[in-house]
Amino acid sequence: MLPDAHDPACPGCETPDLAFLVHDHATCASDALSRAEALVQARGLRLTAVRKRVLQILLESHKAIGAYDVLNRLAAEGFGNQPPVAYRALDFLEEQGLAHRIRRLNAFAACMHPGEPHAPVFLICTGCNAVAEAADDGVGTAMQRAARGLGFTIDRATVEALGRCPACAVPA
Amino acid sequence: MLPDAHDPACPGCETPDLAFLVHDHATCASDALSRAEALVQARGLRLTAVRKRVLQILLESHKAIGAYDVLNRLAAEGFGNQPPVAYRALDFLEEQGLAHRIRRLNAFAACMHPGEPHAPVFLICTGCNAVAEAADDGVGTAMQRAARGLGFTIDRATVEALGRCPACAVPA
DNA sequence: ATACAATATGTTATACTATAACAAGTCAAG
DNA sequence: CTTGACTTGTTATAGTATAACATATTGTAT
Repeated sequence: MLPDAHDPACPGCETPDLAFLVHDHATCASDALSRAEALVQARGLRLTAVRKRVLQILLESHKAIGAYDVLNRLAAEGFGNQPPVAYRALDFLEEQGLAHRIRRLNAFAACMHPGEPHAPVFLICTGCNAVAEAADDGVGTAMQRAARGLGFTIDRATVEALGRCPACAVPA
Repeated sequence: MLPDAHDPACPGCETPDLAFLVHDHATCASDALSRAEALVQARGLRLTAVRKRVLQILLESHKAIGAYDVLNRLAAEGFGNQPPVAYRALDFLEEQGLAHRIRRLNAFAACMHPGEPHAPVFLICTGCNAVAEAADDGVGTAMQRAARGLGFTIDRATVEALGRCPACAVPA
């Protein structure tokens, strides 16, 4: 199956900087799933049917998906149809670094770099709703510097930008 | 990059942000309110009773406040008691740069630097729930750099860190 | 002054997001 | 084959946010 030409490509399949470029999404998704399974296995945890299915759903596109959208998909496939079913799976995936919560959208996206510790910078396209996970590129360092000036110790951060991906760029 | 060393909105603003420090908060708040009134006036808009009261409520502390907490306060004072009353005032304040939405907390905080265009970095203390508005200090630049690598154009960003303020720092 | 247009507020209703608490099922280890 | 840990299902409710329309207020032009 070829990727939809209008669907943003897979950020981070090979190099992180390939985000928003069209390429083979089927491979991108199945690779991410394989890595996720290996990671969970290595940690002595279980990627159960619900969890795996939720990750697959998130991996279908590079858009963020709301918990209730995930839930509707699950319910249609015979899983439970109550919110905790979706939230628990999503929480598990997030705790394991296999998915990210996009707070700006109250939604979730599959992690494109499972297993590699990273402080993601999310780029959210207001044109196509795609979410790319950019390399930190000094953002974390700059935040630490800003925080240190106030004597503040950062535990974790949310960094999300709204804007336009190359395909959706507004002509000047 | 430190903020303006002579910010008239807050006496003692040689310190970047007072949220985590003991300070003369009555003056801090009333100055911010005066500044807000002047700004709104200058823009030909109106800081109506509800809007002013909401800003005062936000200015009571450096903590973020949920829309429904604001609403309860308003209702107790004879304003409308339905959600849009609070949300509309909060939206107005946010649009005018007089308040910020803290997405991590689904809550709002008064802007401590009204009128000065800034890309705030919020530092949220998990000990005392105070929210400080740190100077950008290169975060925006780093984000632009990260985005440019993917051909992404940033319109606006959410940058929020969870951690510990000096007073709540966990001893090592 | 008065009527008008623009803005703001009040109100009803509903949609969307998220979690607590407990019951029932599953699985691996002993 | 039972125990104990974990996972899922289910009920119920809490928390966050907006659409749509009615009423009131304000500033302005006549």
